[in-house]
Amino acid sequence: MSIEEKQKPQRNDRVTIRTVAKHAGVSVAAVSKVMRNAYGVSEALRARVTEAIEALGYRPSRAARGLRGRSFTIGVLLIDIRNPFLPEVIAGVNGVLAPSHYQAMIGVSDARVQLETSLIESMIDYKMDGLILVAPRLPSEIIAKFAAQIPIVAVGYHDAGATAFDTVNADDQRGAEIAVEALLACGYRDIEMLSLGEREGHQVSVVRQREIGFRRAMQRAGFGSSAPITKIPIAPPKREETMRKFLSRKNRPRAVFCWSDLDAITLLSLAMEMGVRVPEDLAVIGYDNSSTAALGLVNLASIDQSGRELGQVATRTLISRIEGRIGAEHIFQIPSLVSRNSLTLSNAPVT
Amino acid sequence: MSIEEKQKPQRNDRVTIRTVAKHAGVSVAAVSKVMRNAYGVSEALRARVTEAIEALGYRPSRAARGLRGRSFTIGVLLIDIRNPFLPEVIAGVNGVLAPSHYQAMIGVSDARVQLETSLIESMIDYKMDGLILVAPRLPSEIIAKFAAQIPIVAVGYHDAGATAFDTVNADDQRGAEIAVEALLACGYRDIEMLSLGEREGHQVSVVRQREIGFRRAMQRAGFGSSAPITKIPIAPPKREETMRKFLSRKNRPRAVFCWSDLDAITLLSLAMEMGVRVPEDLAVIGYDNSSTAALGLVNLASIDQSGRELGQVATRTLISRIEGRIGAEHIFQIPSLVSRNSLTLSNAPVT
DNA sequence: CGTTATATGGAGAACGTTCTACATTATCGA
DNA sequence: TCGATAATGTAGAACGTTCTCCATATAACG
Repeated sequence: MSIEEKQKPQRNDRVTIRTVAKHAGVSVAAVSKVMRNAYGVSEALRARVTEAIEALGYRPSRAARGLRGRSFTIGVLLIDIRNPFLPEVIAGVNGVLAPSHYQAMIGVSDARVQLETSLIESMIDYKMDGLILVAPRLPSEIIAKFAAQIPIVAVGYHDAGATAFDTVNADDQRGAEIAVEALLACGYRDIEMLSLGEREGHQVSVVRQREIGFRRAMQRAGFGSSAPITKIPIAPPKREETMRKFLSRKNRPRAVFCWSDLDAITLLSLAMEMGVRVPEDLAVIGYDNSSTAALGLVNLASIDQSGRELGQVATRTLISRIEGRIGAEHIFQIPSLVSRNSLTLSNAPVT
Repeated sequence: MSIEEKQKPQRNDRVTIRTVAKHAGVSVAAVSKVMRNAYGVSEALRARVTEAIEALGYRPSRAARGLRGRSFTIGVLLIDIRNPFLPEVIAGVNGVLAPSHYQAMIGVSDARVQLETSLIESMIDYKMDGLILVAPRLPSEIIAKFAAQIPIVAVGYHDAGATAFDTVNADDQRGAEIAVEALLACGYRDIEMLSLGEREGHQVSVVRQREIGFRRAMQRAGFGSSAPITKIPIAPPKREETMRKFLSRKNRPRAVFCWSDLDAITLLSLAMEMGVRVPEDLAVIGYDNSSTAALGLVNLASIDQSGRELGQVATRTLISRIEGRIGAEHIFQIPSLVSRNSLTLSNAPVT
């Protein structure tokens, strides 16, 4: 009635926690407590608030949440979106997250360290609750520095010595050994590995681990400690060229282990073009067991490391860390062999 | 010296806008202005602030930004991460965004409407500046409802009548026509289309558009208005089964147009297994010109719609809308034919 | 009954920005 | 020299949560 009939403009129609509180006839704090199901809430209160939330269709603002507390979002950083192995990891992450109140937001770094850094920083600035880095390029110390600000799990990053963050990996050394053992079991002796170009990937990358496994298995089989490895550049023009050179080499090996299906499949294609028969002239085994490898047209034997499972495990590990675990965990999974025609025509189970 | 020697705990080492302001000896508002390069900043001030930002390594909190104003983030919603066409779109988006101060955050809906909705809501709740929806499943009215809250550009969603949001598409009708014309030019007359199962995709989806284009081109060529279309279910067990049935049909057509490379490639694989020669017994043309199609091993003719370009255009359109444009834009791109061996062995340029 | 423990709800200060409204100073005609 | 206009900088109120204290009510215990 008095002059202060302000009647706040209220032109903003957004339903906030205050609207809910008013509607339920309780305090803002009470609503917040119910949302986070924190301690000190009676059944009656919870019911009233829940009903109000329902009735108003209230959704908490993630931005505001992030400013003060948790945002219930976890960030996933992908090095590359083209490699068909990575989507599998995402599927695993989403699968675990679906029933929870967490959500995944994905950033793609396109293998550029610059972008990778700024994406991680952004995710921290969003106050995300945790990060899953898939095959990051950053050196361990940098990741550790970030890990001081946000829980981090690295996937496909072999650094079992890390204390600041967790790692989840397929045992890439073992995977390479399994590949070599499969080739040996088929009777091949003259074996070479096709790996990734020098400049790509550091010591902790999966590629280097597979090289180590390859060399160890070869040595164990009595071929000395420096079994031959050919490096394939990643850039398109040089890439095919190097493969063609490999295929037309006089002393081309009888069997080849490729660090990834992506390369193995291109190799298969070039081999066909150049009249090199697989597996009669050259046996090929890849890595990742991608869906393309399974195509009848391709029929590429491969090491399966279940990206989906990796994603699931990484997510669970991250959540446990978010919820308070301290002390780093380093988890390994054992990959398995999927035998197909590129290994041997009989395609009989190996080993 | 007095009792109020509070000396604020200051255990928080985060560099905020306040830290910068203090360091530069200016107000908080001044720093904010420089950050957003708003009106009313002298060169001297800008220099001082910029220097302080540099020196302190200051990064604005995205969470706080989102709470008050713009967050300089745009959300991208992918229906599926497995389809190799979609990563191309992302690449396009990232390419345009890289030099700007915007960043992309990606959500994957796995083709589930439920998840798609909640992901969009999350992005709104994050106060993202705009959304790019790639091949969304949601009906137009729902998208329009969301568009009232945030600028939206839909890619791969044919709704030129939408007034609330923009659309960016390849002309899928025209693409299908081009495919049919290519098959006709090779002399094939008995042509069928392999499309996506009934339940997937609404009228505005790319699939249905391609069906329309297919039928129109066939009609134009004098084959009546109801050229045959076989629907392939999306789920793995039924999917292959239906394709096998198609391949072993008595009245199998001489040529087939597949709505996507993904299906076309599986078809190629099954054909090989079943001894159906391509293109001698069956010519195949796909859609998307995915990298797999280009493999020598696969050699699938395909319609190229440049996902990268789609992503670029969508991003530019979104930004222009964020920056104030009103009134919907509906952009079309013309796809092109990439001829390969699955079309004809001679592989001569068609038309 | 008095005392202490426990459960429940609320007040209100953060969190780190943006942005409106205002204060001050410089510039410019006339 | 005076006013008007433009340019530059600042104070301080949002924004929508979370979360630490507090206040009260109830239960438990001797």
